[in-house]
Amino acid sequence: MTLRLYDSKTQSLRDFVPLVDGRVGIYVCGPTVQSSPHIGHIRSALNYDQLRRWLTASGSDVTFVRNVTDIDDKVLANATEREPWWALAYRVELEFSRGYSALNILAPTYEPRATASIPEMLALIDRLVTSGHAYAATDGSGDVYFDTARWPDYGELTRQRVDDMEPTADSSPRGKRDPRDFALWKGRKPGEPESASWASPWGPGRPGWHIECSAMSTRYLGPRFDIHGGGLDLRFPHHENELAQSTAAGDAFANYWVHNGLVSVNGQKMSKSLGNSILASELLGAARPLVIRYFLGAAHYRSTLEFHDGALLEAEAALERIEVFLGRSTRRLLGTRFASAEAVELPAEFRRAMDDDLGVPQALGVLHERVRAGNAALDAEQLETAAVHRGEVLAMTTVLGINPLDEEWRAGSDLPVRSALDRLVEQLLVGRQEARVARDFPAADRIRDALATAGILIEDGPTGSHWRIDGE
RNA sequence: GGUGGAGUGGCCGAGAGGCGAGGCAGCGGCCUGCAAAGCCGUCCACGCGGGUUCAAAUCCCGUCUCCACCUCCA
Repeated sequence: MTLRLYDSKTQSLRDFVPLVDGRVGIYVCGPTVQSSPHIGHIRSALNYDQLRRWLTASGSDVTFVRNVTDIDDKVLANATEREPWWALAYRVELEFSRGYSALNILAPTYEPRATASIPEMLALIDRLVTSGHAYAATDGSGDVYFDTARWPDYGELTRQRVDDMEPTADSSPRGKRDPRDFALWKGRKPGEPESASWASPWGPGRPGWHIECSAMSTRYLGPRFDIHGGGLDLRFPHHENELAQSTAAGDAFANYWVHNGLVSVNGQKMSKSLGNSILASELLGAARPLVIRYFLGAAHYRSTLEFHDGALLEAEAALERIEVFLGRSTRRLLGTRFASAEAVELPAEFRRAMDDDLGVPQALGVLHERVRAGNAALDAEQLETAAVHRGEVLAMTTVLGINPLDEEWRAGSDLPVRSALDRLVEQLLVGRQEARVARDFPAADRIRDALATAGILIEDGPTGSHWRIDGE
C-alpha cells in the first residue's frame, strides 16, 4: 500500500513515489517573520508535521526543510528605531518556534533563513539573466525582474493565462517591462538600512520574495525534490513564480505540490487585514496545547477549517474520551500479563485512511472506534482485547502526534506537587469510602463536592475510586 | 473577467452510485446509594430544480449561495 497525495499542479491524486526509494525531501514555505503567528500559520505547520510523521511512520527517511523569510518589505516596515528589522525578525521567529514546539510540531531537519542564502540567490538570478529569462531594470533602480512574457509556461501551476488575469494596478512598476514581471532582486532604496543590503552584480539590494524559496529548496534538497508545500494562498503568485524561475533556470524543481487549506472565522479567511486573526498565543491561553493540536489537526489538511466558539470544548471532550480510556485501561491492566503495551501494529483501516491523501478525519474515526471497543472490552473484563485496543490507540495517537501519554504533553506537570496532591486526595477518598460503607452518603457527597470545587473529578469503579483533574 | 474550492443531520466534520464515518450536544436505557466515567439504543442528513439508473448525497444538465487566489498573506 502506498501513499496517494493530491498534487495541486496536476489537480489529481497521485501515487507518491519518491525520487530516491525510501527517502523523501520536503520543502515547506515557512512564515515571513513580520508579526506574531496566528492559528492559520500553526495549522499549516501542523498539516506538514502530520505528513512528515506519516511518511516517517511508513518507513521513509524524511528531510524536512521549512524556511524563515527574515528579510522582506513587511519586516522592514515593521521595524522601529528601537527594534531594527533583524531583531524584529528574530524575535518573531522565536515566537513561531515556541508556538510550534508547544503543539509538538517536530523541528524541521533544517530551518534556513533567507538572509543566509544570498549567494545562492544571486547565483540563481545570474543564471536567469544569462539565459535571457531575467533582466536588470534600465531605470537605475538596481532591480532585476523575471521576464514573464518570455516564459511560455508561466501560469502552469494555477492554470491561468496571463491575458485573463485581472489587470493589476502596480503601484510602482519602476523598471518592469510588463506589470506581471516580478522582482528577483530589489535595488536598495534611499532610507533603507544598510544592514538590509547586500552587494550584487546589479548593485546593492536585497532579494525578492520568491527567489528565496527557489534558492533554499534546491540548496538543501537539490534541483529536483519530492514535495513542495505551503498555504493555499501561496499558490499565486508565490509558488507560480518559484516554479517559473526555477524551471526557467533549468531545475526540474518540485515533483508534487501540496497546499493546505486556510483557517476561517465566520466563513472568512483569517487574515491580518480583516482583523479577525486569532493569535497562537491567545489560543494557547484558552486551552491545553494537546487540545489545540487536536482541534487544528482534526480536519482534513485541504479543507477550510472553521474556528468557532465551542470548538475547543468539543476537541477537549473528544480527547478526554481517549485519555479516560488510556487511564482506565492502564489501571485495569496493571499487574496483569497484558500490562506492557506491546508495540502494536496500526489498524489496517487507519493505514488506509492515512495513505489516502492523509485522511486524518477517517483515521480519527478509526481511533475513536477502537476507544469505544476498548472501553466495551474493559466493561466485559476481556482484558486481552482491551490490551490490544489500548496498544492500537497508543500507536495511532503517536503517529498523529496526540498521544496523551507522550512526555511532550507532560512538560508542565510538577511531579513533587503532583505527588503531594495525590496523597491528599487519596486520603480524602479513603474518608469518603468509609462514609459510603457506613451509608453516610451526605458525608461522602460533601467530600466529592469539595474536590469538584477544586476541579478534581471522582470516578467510582468496581475496583475503587479514581480521581483526575478536570480538563486534563 | 479569469482560476480553483465548497454547500452534509442541532453543531463540527468525513465520504463520493446500494451496505447509516467519527466527535460534540440532546433523548431513552444499563451501571451507580446518587453521580461521574463507560456501554447499549435513539435522533436516518446531504443548497435548489430537472434527468440517467433497479438504486444518487455520490453521475449528468441547469440554477442559487458562499469562500479563496488573480496585491502582502500559512
